[in-house]
Amino acid sequence: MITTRDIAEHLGVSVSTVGRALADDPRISEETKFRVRQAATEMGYVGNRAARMMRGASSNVVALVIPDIRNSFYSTIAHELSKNMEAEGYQLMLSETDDDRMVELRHLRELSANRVAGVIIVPTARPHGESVKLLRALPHLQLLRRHTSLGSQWFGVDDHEALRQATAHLVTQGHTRITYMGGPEELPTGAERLRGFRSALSDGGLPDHAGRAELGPPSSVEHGRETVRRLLKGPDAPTALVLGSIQLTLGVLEELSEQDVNVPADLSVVGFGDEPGFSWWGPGLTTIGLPIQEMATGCALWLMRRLKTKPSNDGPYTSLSPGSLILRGSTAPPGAAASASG
Amino acid sequence: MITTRDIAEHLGVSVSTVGRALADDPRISEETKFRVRQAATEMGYVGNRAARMMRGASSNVVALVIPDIRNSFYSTIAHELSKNMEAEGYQLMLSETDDDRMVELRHLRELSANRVAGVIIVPTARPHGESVKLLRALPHLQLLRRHTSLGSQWFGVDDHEALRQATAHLVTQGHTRITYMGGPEELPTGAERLRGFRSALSDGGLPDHAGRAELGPPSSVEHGRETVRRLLKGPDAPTALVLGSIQLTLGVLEELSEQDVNVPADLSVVGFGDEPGFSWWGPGLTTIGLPIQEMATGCALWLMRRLKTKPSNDGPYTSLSPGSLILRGSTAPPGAAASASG
DNA sequence: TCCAGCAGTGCTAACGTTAGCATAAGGTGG
DNA sequence: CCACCTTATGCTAACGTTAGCACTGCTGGA
Repeated sequence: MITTRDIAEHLGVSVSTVGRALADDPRISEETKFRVRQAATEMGYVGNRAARMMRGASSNVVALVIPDIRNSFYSTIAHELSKNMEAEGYQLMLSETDDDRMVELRHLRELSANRVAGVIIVPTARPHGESVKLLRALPHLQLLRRHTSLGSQWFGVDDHEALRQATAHLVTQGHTRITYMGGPEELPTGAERLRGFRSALSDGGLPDHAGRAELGPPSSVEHGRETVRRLLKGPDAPTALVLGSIQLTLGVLEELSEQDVNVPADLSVVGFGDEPGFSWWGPGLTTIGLPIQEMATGCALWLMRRLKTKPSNDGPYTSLSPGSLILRGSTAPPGAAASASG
Repeated sequence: MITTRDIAEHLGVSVSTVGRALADDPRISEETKFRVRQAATEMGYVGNRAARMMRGASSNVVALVIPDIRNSFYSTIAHELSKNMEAEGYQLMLSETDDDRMVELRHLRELSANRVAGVIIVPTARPHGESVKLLRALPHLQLLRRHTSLGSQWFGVDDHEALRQATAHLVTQGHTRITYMGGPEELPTGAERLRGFRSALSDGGLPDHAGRAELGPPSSVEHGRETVRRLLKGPDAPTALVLGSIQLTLGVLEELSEQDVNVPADLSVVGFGDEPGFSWWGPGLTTIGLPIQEMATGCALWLMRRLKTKPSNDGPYTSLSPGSLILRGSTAPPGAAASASG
């Protein structure tokens, strides 16, 4: 690897001169700068950021710590971050936790050792104590899920309101046997969504047993399939389904398609997220749309500013984006005549 | 930030001792090791990889350079790589090029400056000369697209055979007006897929004008919609469509759903890739399935081995994975009676 | 004539870690 | 009692870059 020293020896100048010429220092003559730059290009010099960092410069790497990049929420976020950061000269490091706190810890250890400039994290349900320590030592912000003990900045969507709205829509249509399928209460998002579901039920004056909650692994398509299969076979099958995760929605849609369930006549469905296939599924899937892209952009901008300016610790910041119900054809009053047509 | 020196001073030993204790050097007594490790944990010491790299250690970062992480091919690849590399202690850097060679160049410059251990790249159509130079100086391999002037290892799928097979299926059913929609010929994958399409036509004894090719931006959903809209309106609309990219397929499916085109009676469609919604689209989408996951795993393993062992430059290696046609309901002989049913 | 000031460049130390060599203490055999 | 080995640790240099300070000529004013 070519170093500034190689260039210096080649030109018969000192390393300082080379360093300054490359940094466009005004004290260096234009002629020298020209010769240095030319030599650098010819010799294929590429600066060594590790050495720079030793001299106190910060790295230009920001890490994104998420459960699984295949989830379109997260790939959208990664894309949005990457795009915004590239413009500022930052690179994106990707760490997948698979919702395993030990994997999350291992990643945070590596990221800390690599002295990343900042971290954007969707924390696991209950992060390891060391993870919390490591995060506290870094500029970071939380995304979607909020682990309160971190006490740091958070960007997320209004999960409570989104599920309340979706459930209220079904209650208004007269459903009295509604099942919510979502992630575990341990996850901040899971807890919020469940609360939103429950509060819509009580707002609608429905008794407790009107709503059932099926909680489980939120990122398992297969779990969605199995659960809905079980629900349909059960004695008091629901007339409406509200979903609390993309993967569960995908599983449910696959299963309902295969079993040729009559939606919305026999079952109303409100999905989560808005994937490409949702619009052409059966009668069109009514679903909870979330402004993931806007949220990711906001969070990228926030972090970029935070990294460029000094600490500026003006207390924890919270940005809550509202969701919106996208109405299509998969919901109708219970027992309505089959309305599906060519 | 705590350094080995801080620990050394705290314990009244030398930095060498601390360094060796943390590296589990057999020359250090167990008692000292214990004290050092305890102090390190208490003081929250995190090793500085930048400093290590200065001493010749290689980084533990591998970069993935792709057009767009939102494309499920690439997010699958990223996931597979991340998973395999995490097990070996490597971290994944994500660089999106948006198929822009200048963005690609900027990323490669940054990656080189950061001294990444290796690069896995899906090159743009015509990489910049400097990009080629930078790549040559790094352990790297190409994925999906093969830029031959790099002369390096390549992992990909048999695009030619995949399209040949898909097109042959339509030819066998008697179609004589088939349109292929895909990426530009500049892209290695685009050229291969087009060749596959053409060779199926000539194998089937069809005249040149039987097949039409609509080439354009492969990652634009909107372009897919527009193109199919135009084709359907045209004077000699095709009776069958073969697609050469996921995004185009998504656009086409959306448009055909909205326009209520009768598939396969009025139009047969063979998609590209196998997204969740493809199975429940209309009569079920017949599509070209590609073993992306297996390919990504193979390429992760190859790079891991390459990084752990010495150069081992036993010539360029090529791994070609076959695709397979997934038959569903979206293809039928032209003009067949509508067979779609509840 | 001499010194101040300036432009342009060189020297050196420092960042945190590691590896080679040196050192110190304690034990063993001759 | 000394040479020698072993065990445990210390000292120092080096990695590539940058910043502070020092230096060398040269110009211009006193």
